[in-house]
Amino acid sequence: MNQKTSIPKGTRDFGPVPMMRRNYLFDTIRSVFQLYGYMPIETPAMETLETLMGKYGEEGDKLIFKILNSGDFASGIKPEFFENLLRNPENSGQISKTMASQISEKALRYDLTVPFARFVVQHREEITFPFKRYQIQPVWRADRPQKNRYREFYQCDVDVIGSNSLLNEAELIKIIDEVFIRFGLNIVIKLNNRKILAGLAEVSGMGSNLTDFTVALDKLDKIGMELVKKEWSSKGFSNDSIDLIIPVIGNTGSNSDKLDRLRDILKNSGTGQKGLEELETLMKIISGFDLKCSVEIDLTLARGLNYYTGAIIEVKSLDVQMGSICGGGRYDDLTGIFGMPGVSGVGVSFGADRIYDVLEQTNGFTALTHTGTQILFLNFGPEESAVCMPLADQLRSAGISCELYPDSTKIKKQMQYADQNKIPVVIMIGETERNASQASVKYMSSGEQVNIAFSDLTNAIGKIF
RNA sequence: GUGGUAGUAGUUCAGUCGGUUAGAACGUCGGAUUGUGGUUCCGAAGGUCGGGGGUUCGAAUCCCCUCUUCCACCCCA
Repeated sequence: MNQKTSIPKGTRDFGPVPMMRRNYLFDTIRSVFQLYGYMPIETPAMETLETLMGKYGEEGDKLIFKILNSGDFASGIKPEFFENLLRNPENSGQISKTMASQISEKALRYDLTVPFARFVVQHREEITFPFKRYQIQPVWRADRPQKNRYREFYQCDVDVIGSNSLLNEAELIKIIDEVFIRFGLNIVIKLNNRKILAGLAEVSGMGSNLTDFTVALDKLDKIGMELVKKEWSSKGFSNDSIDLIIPVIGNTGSNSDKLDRLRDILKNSGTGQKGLEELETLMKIISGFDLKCSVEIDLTLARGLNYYTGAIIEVKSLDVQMGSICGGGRYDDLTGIFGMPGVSGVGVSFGADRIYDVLEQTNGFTALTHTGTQILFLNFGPEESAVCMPLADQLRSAGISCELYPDSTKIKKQMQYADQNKIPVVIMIGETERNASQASVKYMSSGEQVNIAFSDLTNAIGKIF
């Protein structure tokens, strides 16, 4: 009888309470973005397959949700695929990959950055640079879900594109500080610079393989120095070169200690020096800011995304043990892949779901007042409801949200409805009240009940809220 | 993609060595109380025991396959 219902793996329903909290979260973030002059954009849930493919590396391509072509998609498959598959079943992975492009030409967006790059290139004639935009939309990844990781989740991206100034990085740091002040959360902003990492790899002879270098380095926090060394060794880096940089990347000492050590080791690397210079300048700019949060240079900060070319930014919660809750950086040539080279951008992305979890664990939602119905009119029948409706309209005009119970069922049931929906005030207008032109007003928390003349109702109720 | 864990009512879970009609709590609905919520009492509904196959006189229980969940890895927000 009851059909078994479910939603796809890694997706979620949000009930009224979580939604109120999520809206608060998005509204807060959005209002800070707007305060700094960023403009909203939205892009479609789906992009053409070629826009997305190849932008996230081999692994990323596999995690893109592809949309099957409408209609008779099978007719697009060439016969040799079936023959090939029968002949080489062990090759099915490769065959599927090639076949995908014939039966699918669009896919769900994987992040907001690549669609943004596409947007900028496509609308370059209409955009005035530097272009400051924010975008709060869901993205989809065909990853295997696990704790705090979903197949559908929201990103809140804020970027400025078409400006090389480090003031942009500084402004983003300001925005991060402001957002988390509004949430009442304690955070630390961690900074690094991709050019410094490149410089370190260069002077230790690992320059040719920056990706492997940084992927391992990024795990330092998690797996420890010994395992990082081991991973480097397995990728072919020499012990000598490893030992050379170990003392520098260790997260000991103050920010200026770290900068001093870098100045020394990077003196023979042009790229490294450039990065160091950027980081020093940025630190100098933000030293003039009145930030609540601390800013810490973390040379192990690498972040997976390979398109970062300058600053790398990451935010960690100090209240709750959790991965990063916000992160980003500068990318010098993101639009280059769409044929518009030389446009630099910098941006960060707030992880809404993780911030939600942090706020939940720190009781950060308790300040959120109940924004549902404030007043419930009980329904005693058609004649009484007819009296209630204009009164309800008067209250609404005064900005008080109220509703009339739709059915004239038992009062007990209507009271239960008020109780369970946490409606603080119930107004009863039955035959007696109607004849006396007085409403019985009941305060649910105390149980207290008073009579108020219809003519005084809006005024009297207005004083409560 | 790899490894582990689990799957029984809407939810959280019992269910003995394979043995009669699969239970509880909470929730839902109804009643006690025809105009008064939270507490209490009574009652009811709700199950293809994730699905398929196998072993057996007999399977929620044992075996195989599959799906799903959660956790960890890879990667990432």
